[in-house]
Amino acid sequence: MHIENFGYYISMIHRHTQICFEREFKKFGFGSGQYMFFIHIAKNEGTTQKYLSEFLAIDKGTTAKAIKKLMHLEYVFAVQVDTDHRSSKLFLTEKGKEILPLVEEILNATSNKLKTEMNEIEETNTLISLQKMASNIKNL
Amino acid sequence: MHIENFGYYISMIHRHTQICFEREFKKFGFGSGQYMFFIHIAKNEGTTQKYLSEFLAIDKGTTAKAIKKLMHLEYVFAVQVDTDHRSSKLFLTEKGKEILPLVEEILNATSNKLKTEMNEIEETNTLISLQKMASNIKNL
DNA sequence: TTTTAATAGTTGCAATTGCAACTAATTAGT
DNA sequence: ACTAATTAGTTGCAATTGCAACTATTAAAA
Repeated sequence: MHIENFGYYISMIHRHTQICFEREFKKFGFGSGQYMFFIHIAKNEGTTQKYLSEFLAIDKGTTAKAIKKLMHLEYVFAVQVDTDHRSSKLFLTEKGKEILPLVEEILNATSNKLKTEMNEIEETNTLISLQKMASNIKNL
Repeated sequence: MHIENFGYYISMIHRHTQICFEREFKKFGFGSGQYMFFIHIAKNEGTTQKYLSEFLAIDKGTTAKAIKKLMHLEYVFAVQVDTDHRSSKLFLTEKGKEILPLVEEILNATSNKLKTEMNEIEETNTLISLQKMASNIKNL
């Protein structure tokens, strides 16, 4: 049976996590497709779409649309780079900073839900394995 | 940093796995959205859309569309259940059975790619953790 | 310096997915 | 037996995502 297949579980976890986020982030006007960008901008003020795409290993078109939405919602704003007019530095607005702790709380709650029934050792090992798998599949 | 967040890796692994499958399954005329159903029908001949949706923890509308596509491609056919005209039992066609080993090979290759640099103990532990997380997030 | 490459972002398209509203068939309740 | 409720599956809609083609800007090569 393919129950031994990692992909089966990865896909299931991913889909249900997205469903949770979709439900939880609705109150801020955005969905599961934006929170990663929001958090990364919060933790790396001044980052660009290029860096976001690289760091999240996500298509640049997808990034462009997510940022567009976050800017339209006024959680993020962009400042054109003086020395290169192709790219802009991204920052959270005041409105964005206000919801940041709430967004983080949702992320933590979901993360904790995932970790239910895991001790610290298992948690650490799982993280290591996930990192390994992510790097294995990215460089394909 | 949210690098310690499982979701970040889960999402990345999932997306890149889907990209692989999209590329590999193109030769059979289907994409990343059908293989799970195809495999589950192969291993459980006579299953129904209801069971598929439950087992894969996937929306029944999504299931309906995937099965429609697999039937249109003539990899799968449906036989109406005598005692309940609402549901149909699903089977692989001859054409479906022919590509089954090739599909399994692609799944195995991708699975092995994910497992690169993992020993057997780590592999087992990862599977257990994934199962745990899947069950944690499903019952939410 | 002028032409060619590469880079950052944008946009349109198609596929996947979940949700909600729907149909048709079956079961339960009265 | 008849009505109400449940169940299996279908369909339309919107959101996310990757891809390819595109623009505009910068860097490299001639």
